[in-house]
Amino acid sequence: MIVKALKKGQALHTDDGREILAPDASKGERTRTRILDEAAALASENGVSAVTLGPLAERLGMSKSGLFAHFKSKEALQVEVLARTSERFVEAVIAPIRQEKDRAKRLPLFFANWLDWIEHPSLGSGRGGCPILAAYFEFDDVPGPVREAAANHNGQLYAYIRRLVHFARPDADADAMAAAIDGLSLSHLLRVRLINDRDARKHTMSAFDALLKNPPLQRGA
Amino acid sequence: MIVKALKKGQALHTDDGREILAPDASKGERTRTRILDEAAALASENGVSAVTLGPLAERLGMSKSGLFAHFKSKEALQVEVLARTSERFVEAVIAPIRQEKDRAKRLPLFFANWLDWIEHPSLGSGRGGCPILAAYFEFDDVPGPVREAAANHNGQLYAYIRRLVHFARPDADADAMAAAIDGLSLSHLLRVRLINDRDARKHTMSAFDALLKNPPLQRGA
DNA sequence: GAATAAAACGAACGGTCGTGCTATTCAGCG
DNA sequence: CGCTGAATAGCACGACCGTTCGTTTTATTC
Repeated sequence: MIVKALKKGQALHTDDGREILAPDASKGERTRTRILDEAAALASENGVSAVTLGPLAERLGMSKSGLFAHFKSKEALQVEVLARTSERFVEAVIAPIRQEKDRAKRLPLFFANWLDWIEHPSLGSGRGGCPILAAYFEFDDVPGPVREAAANHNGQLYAYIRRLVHFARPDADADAMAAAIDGLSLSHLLRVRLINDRDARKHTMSAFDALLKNPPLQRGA
Repeated sequence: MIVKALKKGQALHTDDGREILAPDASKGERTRTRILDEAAALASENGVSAVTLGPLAERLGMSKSGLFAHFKSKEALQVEVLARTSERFVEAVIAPIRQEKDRAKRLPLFFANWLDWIEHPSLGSGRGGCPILAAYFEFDDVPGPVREAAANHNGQLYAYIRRLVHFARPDADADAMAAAIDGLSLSHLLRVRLINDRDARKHTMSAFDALLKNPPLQRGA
């Protein structure tokens, strides 16, 4: 959950940290949001490192310098793109499953939503692939704030998955299970976006079902 | 492989066009190989798209243009880096397991070698992460020859994994199983390189063992 | 309305990128 | 040795990068 500093009391926040623009937000805040949305779309199509000032400014119909003035640096922009995408991920994938009161049933719901998110990026990750997953591999060896943001997001996601596993299968090795589930989503993304496998979802779900039925157990087998 | 007769100092070519270095290759061929090795190391550290002429030339102690003359374009260079890394992958991960005559036992050997390759990139993928895996996510939405090369490699790897699965567990859904195994390696890479989890291997192996013991079955459970 | 602050612009910078050209050096041959 | 072609260097180009700065336009407030 990312808590942002309030500026002049313009932006409102929900209890889980998401930002909602006040109807009378200042012009700066409004265009800032527009920039972030377009930047997220760009990141989705060509990766986070493709979020560059020039093309982004052209898409927005504004000048490079006018755009740049909203952020202290390009890296800060990229970090905020990740944060915004993360908010949308929570909104599209995690929030809906809270309606299921039986916590044991939440893991499959979460996974299905995640696959939807990966397959249909219009849910919030843009026209291309999920920028966060892309950022993991783009920045895993590139030190800097973007890498830290990506690592932090990944760590939080793991913790969340482990919690879901604990409710679904308390007897399972939650760490191993989280690794397998995270891996399935990564592999799913590649089969959908890279090799264009029409049966990707069938195979992914088959593996997931088997995993849930016979998970890795605690204390080694 | 059909080996043509050759003039001394010239490169050998297989019938599919790939290049094999003769022991007394010409100077051009030798530096070309040196370039590819250094480029692979660079790709490993910062991603395939970070294979740029300037820094690469400096590492090699030669001029940008002298380097460039060996390839028709930067993209051609990047494709060849992928091809070379792929050769090393076969050499380090796939070739050794052929010594195991019981084909049913080859899958676990393959997977262990793969994890070694990911964890210990000095095996051939450079100082950083495996360039091929990185390229998957870097280029999954960027059309061009690099993307095609990556997709092709991924497809071949999947076919190979499916074959290993067939020998190890003929009753398993090979497609689902391959997806799970590929995913485990991707997730492993992230935990090792991004979030620096010291117990990554333990969790990955725990999931793999469970998967092998209770794989997704054909025709849906 | 005027006054003031915020936002956006345009031009320019130093830098790096990929890629051509031409000249030079060098390896391998008779 | 000298010859010849391959290998490499030097240089320049246009494009794009992130960033800065001074100016101008637009919002907001009185």
